[in-house]
Amino acid sequence: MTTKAKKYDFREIEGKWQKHWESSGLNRAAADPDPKNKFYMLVMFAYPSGDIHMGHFRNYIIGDAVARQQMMFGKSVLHPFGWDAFGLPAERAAIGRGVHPEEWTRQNVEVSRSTLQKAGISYDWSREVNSCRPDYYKWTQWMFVQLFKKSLAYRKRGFVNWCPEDKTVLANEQVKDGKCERCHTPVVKKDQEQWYFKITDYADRLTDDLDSLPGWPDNVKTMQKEWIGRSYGAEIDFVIEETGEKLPVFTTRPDTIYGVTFMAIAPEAEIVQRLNLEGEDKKKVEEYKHKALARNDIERAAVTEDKDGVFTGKYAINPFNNERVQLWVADYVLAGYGTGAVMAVPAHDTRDFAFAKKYGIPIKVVIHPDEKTSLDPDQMPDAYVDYGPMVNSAHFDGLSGDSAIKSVTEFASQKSIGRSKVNYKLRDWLISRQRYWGCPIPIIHCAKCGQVAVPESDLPVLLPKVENFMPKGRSPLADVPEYVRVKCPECGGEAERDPDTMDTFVCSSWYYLRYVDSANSREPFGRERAAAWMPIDLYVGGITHATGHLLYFRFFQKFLKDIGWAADSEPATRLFNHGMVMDSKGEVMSKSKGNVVSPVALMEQRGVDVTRLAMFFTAPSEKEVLWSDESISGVEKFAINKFFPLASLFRRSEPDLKCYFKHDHLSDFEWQLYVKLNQTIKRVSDSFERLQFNTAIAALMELVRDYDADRVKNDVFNDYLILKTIQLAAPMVPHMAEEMWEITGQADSIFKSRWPVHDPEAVVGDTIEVAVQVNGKLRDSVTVAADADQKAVEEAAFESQKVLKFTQGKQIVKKIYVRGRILNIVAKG
RNA sequence: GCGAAAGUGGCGGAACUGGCAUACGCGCUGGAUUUAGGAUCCAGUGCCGAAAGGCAUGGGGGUUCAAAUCCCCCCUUUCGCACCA
Repeated sequence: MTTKAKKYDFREIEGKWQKHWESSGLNRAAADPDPKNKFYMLVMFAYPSGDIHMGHFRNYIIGDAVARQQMMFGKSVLHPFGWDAFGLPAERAAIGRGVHPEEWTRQNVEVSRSTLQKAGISYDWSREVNSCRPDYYKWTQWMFVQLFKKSLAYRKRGFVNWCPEDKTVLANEQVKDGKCERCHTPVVKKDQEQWYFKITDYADRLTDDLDSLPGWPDNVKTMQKEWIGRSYGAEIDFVIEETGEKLPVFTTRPDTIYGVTFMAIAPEAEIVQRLNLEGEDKKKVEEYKHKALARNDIERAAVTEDKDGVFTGKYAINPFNNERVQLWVADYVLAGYGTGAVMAVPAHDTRDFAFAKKYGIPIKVVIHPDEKTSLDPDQMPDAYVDYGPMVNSAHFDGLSGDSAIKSVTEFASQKSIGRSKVNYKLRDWLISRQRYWGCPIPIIHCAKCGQVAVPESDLPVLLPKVENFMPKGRSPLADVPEYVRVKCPECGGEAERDPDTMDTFVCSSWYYLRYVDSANSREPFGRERAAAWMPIDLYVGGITHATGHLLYFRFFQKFLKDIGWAADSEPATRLFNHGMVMDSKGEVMSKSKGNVVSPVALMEQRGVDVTRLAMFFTAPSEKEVLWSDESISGVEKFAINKFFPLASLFRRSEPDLKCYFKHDHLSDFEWQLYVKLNQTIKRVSDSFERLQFNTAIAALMELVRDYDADRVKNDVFNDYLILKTIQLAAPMVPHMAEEMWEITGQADSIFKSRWPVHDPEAVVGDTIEVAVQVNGKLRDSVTVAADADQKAVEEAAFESQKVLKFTQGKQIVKKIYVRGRILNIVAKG
């Protein structure tokens, strides 16, 4: 070849095409797409904490490759981006450096946006949203008001998770291992009144609808199911002996009701106040309660075996047999689950067993492992927790398992001493925060009218600009009189604004709907537009949001459906969790460790496309990556020395990319190459479907390796092959591909061209190699015609000396032929 | 403790429903070329063995004509839940 390959000047090429895409509106999504031919590609809302790092970069190029391929499928693509801009880090930075959170956030957004633009990600920036701007949070407040109107936003007093470092309350989902998810400070319990969203009303749907999401990974679905924690059982009304007050308890094992030997109540449970405790008992219980509350969740969870508690001196009556049992307060009972009290059956529950042993409480066996085996309470090393026939249980004796549970429950409801009951681990979502940098809660507290929602015409409630937002345990807004003091919208009297702001997860629970109509000033979004674009076809993000954001946003979608704003019950049909990017030693990148690798320097030194390709090639998208710049060298050589020069080998014929070649129009070498091309189209397409870009690149490397311009005489085929190869790589290396596409004289953007479809007649060559095994061991392989039947393969096999060596003198027992792959000869003797 | 996922060359990783294990790349070895190169090109590269052949997908059993893939036990790693009655 004498043609001199055009030099690859990535700086020039990247700038040129980014400008071109911008001016031609390539990434601009249609206002009203055809719902049957749309693709909504979404990456998770980004917190602008500084510039983006390798982890973000990986996330966004995955989304970009998919979005660009979808363009090439001819779809209307929506691929938006925006900022989850409220939140603590902005406040921390502000406190630390004396910059206002708004300014700090604005600067970070600028920097990150320009990095993303530099990386050539195909976002439709005209739809960019920012949750800390009034034109966005107006509608977050609107969402709150809709929930409030349906009584799904409400205030409640109770023990809440309090982070002493951040000086704010947290939702259950934001406490990990008893620590604040953000700052890792152990949380403590505080008794406070806070705002909640009633997500528990949706617990059943949030669980059941997971089964309608085949495109979601099983681990996420399992985590959500466990988090919601639905369990079926019965509620049985015990009675406090002295006061006669009913004390219902939830149990999944009503079949052990006759084995109850004590009751245990959580220290925080309200009913403790109503036990009429006096003297020594009252003192002991108060002391214990203080001790329990002082322990944080980690300590409480750590005492797995050593359970403690105090006897209240009071008794409860088991409604099934009128037995009197001791009433204890114990902190192994959780206040927030069920009724905060449990019926303790030491013989059949490990925790109750440990507790009973410690305090010498009787153990009564009411379940036997089977008819023939009986248990001796004094000899039991631990509780027997499996099902078995009931004993010592009056007329229920002999029943076991599900039928026992059913009979006991039915009996309870007939006698009005209990009922069947479903319980959940999921708690309502605590959304109020005592922090400045968040979306104000649009509620006015009026002495006369109570909680009054700010009228929609008065939204947004603007976050006032204040100088001092140091957290001190109550909202900084509470100290801004001109903000707090307000007239009641209903009676016109003096009233006060709610000083709290919302959890930022509220902002990120509906942002995907704002994108469909981000400039709408009259509504949060147009319903028809939402109906046309929704659901999200692919949602890409980290696994960290499995039980937080991904639960909240499903909840919002369902709520919006219920009030007529959304058409689907689920927001996203497919979810993909990409792996994390760690440093080369396997440590999580973090600012405090100072090991954050930025893609910026790499993109500047080696080019955007090479950096993207290196990230794609290093591992499949779902796996974690230990990033090292050395990963680049292989793909860089491929991209610059092998792939890019293909454009210069173009011969200016005008191949019809919609056509397939026939065997007799090509030489043997060309036909082989044509088969390879079609195999590659198939492999790359399959790899894209699974988001396994590493194998897509490997396939392209093989194709380019096998291509030999000197041996391709047919110009049209030569050009056909080159164009298709460029197309296959385009979503991964968009600038390079676009440049090559132009060098070959194509008029329009490559992303307006159609993604290659493999020729079904040409994925198998004329001849195939069939492996021949004798007794399961590979002995030889034979080359036969592609359409050869078993007989022909056998004939060929038995001509092989290597095969004969192992079959001669032996009896052929059977022959198994797997078409086109393998022949296994089973020989005996 | 419970639950889930994973474990393949020196390394990153291939192998879609059981059907030629180690594709592709890095690294390494040898060679070519170059004033030189951390550039480029060619060849080799799982282990044992001179070869024939044998052995290899964390370890041990099993199912099958055939197992990285399915089943059982164990080990390791990662993630999730951590008293949910």
